[in-house]
Amino acid sequence: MSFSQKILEWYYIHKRDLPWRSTTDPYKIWLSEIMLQQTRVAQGMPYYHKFLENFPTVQDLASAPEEKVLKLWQGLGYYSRARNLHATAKMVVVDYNGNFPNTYKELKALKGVGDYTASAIASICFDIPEPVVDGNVYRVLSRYFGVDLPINSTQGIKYFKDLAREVMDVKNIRDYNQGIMEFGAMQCAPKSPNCESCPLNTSCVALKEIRVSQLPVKINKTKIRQRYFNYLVYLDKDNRTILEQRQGKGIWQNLYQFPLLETENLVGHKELTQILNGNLKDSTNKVAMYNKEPIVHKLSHQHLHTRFWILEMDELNSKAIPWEKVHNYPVPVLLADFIKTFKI
DNA sequence: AAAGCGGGGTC
DNA sequence: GACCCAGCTTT
Repeated sequence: MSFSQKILEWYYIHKRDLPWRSTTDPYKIWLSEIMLQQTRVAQGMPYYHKFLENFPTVQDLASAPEEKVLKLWQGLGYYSRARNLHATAKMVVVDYNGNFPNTYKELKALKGVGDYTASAIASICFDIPEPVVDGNVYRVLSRYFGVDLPINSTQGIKYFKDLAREVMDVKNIRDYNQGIMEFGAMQCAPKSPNCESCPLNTSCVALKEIRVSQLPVKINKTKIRQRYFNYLVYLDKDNRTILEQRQGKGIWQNLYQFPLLETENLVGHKELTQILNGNLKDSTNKVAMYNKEPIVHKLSHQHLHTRFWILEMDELNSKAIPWEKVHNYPVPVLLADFIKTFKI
């Protein structure tokens, strides 16, 4: 039996019943695929339901304010996905009259849709024989065929895409593509896969050569930047505070936060007030350190050593917002956790 | 080709 | 701690 037939047989027995598996609606498939980029099914699932409730159609999503999209996305990470999701919804409504394009090329031209996602939508929605290559597929193919080309090198990416195309089942691309991904997630797991019960264990090169734990090969060395954040939580006598929207290129683009003072190192009360002194308003009554032990918020390539400072004010300008409204704004998890625990 | 981009689960 | 997750975009 061929590789693809074994995958399909395994899939029909072991497939999970996931909500996006019972539809070929491009809107729902696209939504699920964007959400699941670099994200586990369990983490993305509640967001998928939440988005469909709030935005039943692509028109609903397109006509929503970006702030609402970001708020619903809050906690899922990689927020460019939410911004691109919104932009693509508008493009589909305006340029495609509300109907998603049905070719790989047009799909890939949509914002936030790369090679993987275009292939996934094309195959699942339109039965186009285009192989998907995600993290699961890299793992399955590299092990089964014993390929040690780095999966994140230019050569490796092309090699595995070509290999995936050779071994795919063009007659049943929908199930095959989802099957090989599911197989990678459930059976050919990253750590201690269950090779004993694997239907491919008689022909798997990595198993035969005892290289399962060494494949796939990945070259990466993301060095982590240490940053020191001081969030200035202003509070006036009416319990109003200041929130700003993050601008520019870095993390958390377009999300909201308290005014941020970033320093080169951890600073104490004295240094902070010295730095602030030039800008400190006369109406500042008290500056209090909220957390003595800095909170270390860990991102993929940054560790954010964070202190919150409470600045009691006589008055704030007219842009101040009541504390009860703070929870309406999209904020990073770091701030959401603080807001949750902080009692006025 | 390499870096930047979140947050959470698992071992 | 290290690694990974239905990757994409920018530099």
